Amino acid sequence: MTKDEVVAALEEIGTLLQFKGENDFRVRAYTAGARALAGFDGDFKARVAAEHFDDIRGIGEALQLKIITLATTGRLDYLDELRASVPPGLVDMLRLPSIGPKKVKALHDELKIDTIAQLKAACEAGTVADLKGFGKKTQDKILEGIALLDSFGKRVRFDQAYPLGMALVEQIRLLPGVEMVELCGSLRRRRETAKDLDILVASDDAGPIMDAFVALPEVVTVIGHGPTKSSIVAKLGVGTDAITLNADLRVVTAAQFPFAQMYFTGSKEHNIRLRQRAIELGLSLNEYGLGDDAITAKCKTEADIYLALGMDYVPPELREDTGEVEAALAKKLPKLIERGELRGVFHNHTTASDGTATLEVMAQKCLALGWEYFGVADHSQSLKMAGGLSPERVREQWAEVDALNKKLQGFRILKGTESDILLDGSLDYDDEMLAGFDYVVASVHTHFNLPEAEQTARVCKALRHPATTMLGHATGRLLLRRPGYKIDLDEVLRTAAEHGKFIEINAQPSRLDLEWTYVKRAKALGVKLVINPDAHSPDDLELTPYGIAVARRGWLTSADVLNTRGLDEILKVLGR
DNA sequence: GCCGTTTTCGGCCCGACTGTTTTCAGTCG
Repeated sequence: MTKDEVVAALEEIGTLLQFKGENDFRVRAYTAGARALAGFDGDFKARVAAEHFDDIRGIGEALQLKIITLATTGRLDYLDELRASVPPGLVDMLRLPSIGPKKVKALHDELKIDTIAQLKAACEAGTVADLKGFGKKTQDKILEGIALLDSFGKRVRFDQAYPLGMALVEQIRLLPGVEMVELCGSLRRRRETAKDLDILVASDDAGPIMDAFVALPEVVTVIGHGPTKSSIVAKLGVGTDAITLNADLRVVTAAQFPFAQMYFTGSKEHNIRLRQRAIELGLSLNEYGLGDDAITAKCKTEADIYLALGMDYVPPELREDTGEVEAALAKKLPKLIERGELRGVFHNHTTASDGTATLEVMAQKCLALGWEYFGVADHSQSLKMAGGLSPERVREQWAEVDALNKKLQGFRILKGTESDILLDGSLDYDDEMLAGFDYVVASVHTHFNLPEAEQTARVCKALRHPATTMLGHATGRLLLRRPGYKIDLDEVLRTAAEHGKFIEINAQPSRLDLEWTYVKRAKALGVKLVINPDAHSPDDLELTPYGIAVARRGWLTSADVLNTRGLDEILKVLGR
């Protein structure tokens, strides 16, 4: 099993144990262990071979053994037995809002309900309302939840969730009595996808704000409406998609705001570590303050709170409990790359292949963005569907580039290609033509279903080719739509390190591939990354902030990213 | 099941809200 599959298996054990009436702390140990393993940025295969995981916080002897068994044999008796003893429909029911493991267990034990379909029938018959601990309202809520199952409770891409969140925030900002408002939660941490929206307001009069919030035009359903916290389901058209998300609003005082901001930004795991740190210092931390009133009053910003805990400020993107707490205590957090530090991009398309704009229009857009170079990397000859360039058309494009470069003073178009990695791992032009490019982005576009070992060998072979500069979209995943192809990324990253090749962070919000956990791993191995928009239009050139967010989540500084370099240095690196 | 500058047992982050209760359990984040 891959690391991700082992993580999923541990999570599943945690979920299944809840139905067994198992001790909550034991359940949490599995969830926490899964999370710890997910955040582990070392060489998983080497650890499996060495049978050593229990140095990772949250993983002890028992989980270590289960991880090794899962990784080496692909299965685990303990998990199989759990699966056999819990009807699969029970796990499905957890997706319903306000339904948790205890209620599911009660439904199963008392009414023999094993599936959502049976639950729906029982609610309609009215038998659920008679159950101890349930009632008419709970029964109605379950029915409503079942009706909304298809559109609600699913994760949404960042670029789709953010506009919905900001639409709500901008309306709240205009309400009387609102001193501050911020979108917190996973969106503030810049996770690739979001499950809900967390909006925080500072005000002395929460009531009217609550009332206005649950009446906003985007509201589909009101889930909760309390004095300082309300929950809704909100819906907004974003592009051609209708985006539906749960949104929570919390109102605190201005003095509480930084504490609440920290709390609602999360992650939950990061918060737990901060609270434990506070306890070590003899203090207690919650969303309203730290220790006594005097200490609380001194903290005007999140940075002040971290300082009071003896830590450096931790940027939201790093708050995942993957080592940032230790680094902040040791004052060893990296200075993360910022938006605006990019000085050009390498992976872009024009009308020559499947782009919508000409070379000149794309270059002018880069110039307008303040960049020093534009790398054109149209598709290569074998990708006929996307208008891949024959050798003759490559030479025509080179002539066009030369002409434009004479015209565009102080700016440079770089001659690149997005060469397909062919089935046997070779590149898509002969060596003579490859040598004529300023750089080569090598990418997989075909044969996604190869076995992992073959896919890995194929990509590593392409990386070893002397003409290859960088690897494009490393796994080919499409967020929430298509998993990446099976590949041993550790091996790919090691090969890149060994041969001095760059790995792309694809800034398309539907890709964001290389995933941030592997970005961190790449950095640890000494691999440099490149943030590319994979632009097919001038507007796409403005997608780079999504890639910057991934880079920041992967702990990258500007020195870790190739395209923070100016043109002169780039030409040196490329040997031109 | 994990963990340890009160360490091998006895804790484990903590508060808001809802619905079903009559003082609180379950869910959620």
